[in-house]
Amino acid sequence: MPELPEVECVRLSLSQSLAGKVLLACHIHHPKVFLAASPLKKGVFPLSVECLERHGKYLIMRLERGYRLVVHFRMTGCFYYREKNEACAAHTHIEFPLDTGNILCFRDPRRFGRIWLIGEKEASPLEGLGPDALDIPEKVFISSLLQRNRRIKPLLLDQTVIAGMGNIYADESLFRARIHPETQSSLLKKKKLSALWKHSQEVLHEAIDRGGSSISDFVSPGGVIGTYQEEHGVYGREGLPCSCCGAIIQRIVVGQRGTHFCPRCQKPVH
DNA sequence: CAAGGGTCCTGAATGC
DNA sequence: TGCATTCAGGACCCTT
Repeated sequence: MPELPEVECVRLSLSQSLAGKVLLACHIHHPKVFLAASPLKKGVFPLSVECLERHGKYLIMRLERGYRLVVHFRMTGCFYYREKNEACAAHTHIEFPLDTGNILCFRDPRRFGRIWLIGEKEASPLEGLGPDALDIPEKVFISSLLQRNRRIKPLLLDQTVIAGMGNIYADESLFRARIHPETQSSLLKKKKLSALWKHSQEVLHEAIDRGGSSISDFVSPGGVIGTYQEEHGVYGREGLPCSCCGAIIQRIVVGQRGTHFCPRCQKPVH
């Protein structure tokens, strides 16, 4: 499931292959997946791609004349390229023919993912997001978590507070910082939150370096498979011994999310 | 304000 | 074996 590191890997890959190319058109096979003001749905292509950015889990393609293509992969969305004479994969909902002759395709079996085409001064889904998880200063991180009193795990997943943290990396960051996922944020000492900030930076950077975690079929557009799942300390390791203390990793549900933690390393705070 | 539930959606895993 | 059921998860919405 693409979280910040996986989206960053896609961004790096597409920066190589797509920047400077031209989207000639947009073929929409499933209208729900593509959102744009109706005048934009016709007549705006071709559009050249200037650069690729990322904020949280959103990928942003900056296009000519101030247009942006904003992409959220949700659970199972991904891009791939196909040649004109190749059949498109199942669940391909949007296709962008390129000036290079091949076609950029967006596929998403669960159809949760979305692509927005946005004009220069139009509102985008990026509004309301908190600072990017890899860009947030330590002090801002600490103060925004202390401002509220919520359980730390759902708070980390709240994109209006910090953008980009998802289920895997929230669990991994909390494990490394030795914080129980249900701890009320206001009970956490600044020193603990400082450690959480530091470990979240480490975890996210390491995951990017390893090409992301390949879970739920995550594959970058070039077909590269991430290997960070091999480094997971707790996520997906229910019933296995903790790499740190040997206790059995538990899985509980917190805020409707499967949550993995070590009951010995991550003690509840009351 | 926090928390819990429902919704979207399909493939994989599980149950009988 | 084969069919039916359950579950996972990010964002969003509504209710408690």
